[in-house]
Amino acid sequence: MSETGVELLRERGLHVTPQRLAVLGAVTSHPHTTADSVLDRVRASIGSISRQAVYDSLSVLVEADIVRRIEPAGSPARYETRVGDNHHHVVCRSCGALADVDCAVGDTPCLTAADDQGFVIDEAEVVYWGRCPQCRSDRGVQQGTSQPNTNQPKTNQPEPSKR
Amino acid sequence: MSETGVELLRERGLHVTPQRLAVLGAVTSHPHTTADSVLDRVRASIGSISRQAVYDSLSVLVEADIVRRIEPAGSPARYETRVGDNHHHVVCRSCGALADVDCAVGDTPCLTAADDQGFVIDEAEVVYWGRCPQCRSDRGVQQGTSQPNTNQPKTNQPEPSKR
DNA sequence: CGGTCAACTTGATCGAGTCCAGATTTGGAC
DNA sequence: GTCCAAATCTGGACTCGATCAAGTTGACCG
Repeated sequence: MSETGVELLRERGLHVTPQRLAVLGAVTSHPHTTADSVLDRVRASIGSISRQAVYDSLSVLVEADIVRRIEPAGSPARYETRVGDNHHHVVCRSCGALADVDCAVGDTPCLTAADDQGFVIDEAEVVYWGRCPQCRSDRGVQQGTSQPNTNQPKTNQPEPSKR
Repeated sequence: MSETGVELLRERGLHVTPQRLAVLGAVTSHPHTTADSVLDRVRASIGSISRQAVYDSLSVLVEADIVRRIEPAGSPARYETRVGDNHHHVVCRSCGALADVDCAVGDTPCLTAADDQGFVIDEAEVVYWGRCPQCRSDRGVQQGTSQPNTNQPKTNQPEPSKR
C-alpha cells in the first residue's frame, strides 16, 4: 500500500496520534507480530506507550480494515498489514513459525462449503499445519503433537518479548 | 464410531478410569464443547472431578486421536469426537455458534498451497466465518466485527458454565 | 484559543490453561 | 489374592494474554 499511515487514519475519520502511527509502523515493518512485541517495538521507537494503548490501537486498526488479526491455535494473536487479498498462513508445528501462502484455488478458495447449515458465510480462513524447513533439518526433535518448543525464531517469527 | 470408551482406551494401552470415561462421554454427547463445560457435565454425571483431571484426560484423548481439539479465534479450545474425516467448521461472527461442515472440495481440500515456502504441510484447517440463521433473523444487532455478544447459545453451542 | 470528546495512562482484574507436590489408584506379575 | 511401580488424581498457586475501570491528556472543530 502506498498511502502513509496518516492518510490511512484520516481517510476513515480516525484521530491521528503518535501512538497509532507507531503501532501501525511496527506492524507494517514486522508482519505476523504479536501485541507484546508491538509494545516493545513501539517503546523502542516512541519512547513509551501503555499496554492498553497498544491493544486499543490495534483493535481500532483492525476495525478499520487497516490491519488484520490472526490467531493460530496455541499462539497469541498476531497482526499483519496485508488485508483484502485473501491469503492464508502456514504454521510450523514444532517452532510456531508463521509464513504467508497464497491460496491454491483461485481467489476465494473453498468459500462454498458443501452444506452451510444455514450460515451466511463471508470468509474462509485457511491454516496449513506442517514443519518449517529449519525444523525439518533439526531431525530428532519431538514432532507432531503438543507444545511447540520455543527455540529461536525461524521464518518471520517475532523475537520473544522480554518485559 | 461403534466402539465403547473402554475399548478405545484399552486398545491404546491407556488406563481406564471413570474420569476418562466420563470425559469422553461428555465430549461424545456434546460435540464442540469446552473444557469448562466438560468439567460441569462430568461433575453432573460422576459426582466430582478436578479441573486438572479434565485437562489431563482431554489431552490424553487428543494425543490418542480419540478426540480432536479445535481453537476458533476468540473462543476457548473446544473438543469433538469426529476425528480423521477432515471436516471443517463454521463459526458465527455474532454469537460464536459452531457447526460442522464437510469440505466442498473432495477429501483433502486445498492441501496444496500455491507456494509452500519449504514447509512440509500435513494438514489444512479451514474455518468459515459468517452468521448463523438465528443471528441473521435478529436484525439490528451489531455485526461483523469484534467481540461476539454472549447471547444465548445457538447451534451446538455448549451452555456457558456457571461455576 | 478554548471546549469537548476521543484517546491515553495507570492499575486492577479476568479467564483459560499450566505447573507442582503429595496422595491415590491402576494393571500386571507373582 | 497381594504387591509394587507407574500412571493418575487432587488442590492450590501461578503464568500469560487480554480486558475493564477511572481519571487525565491531547487532537480536532469552530
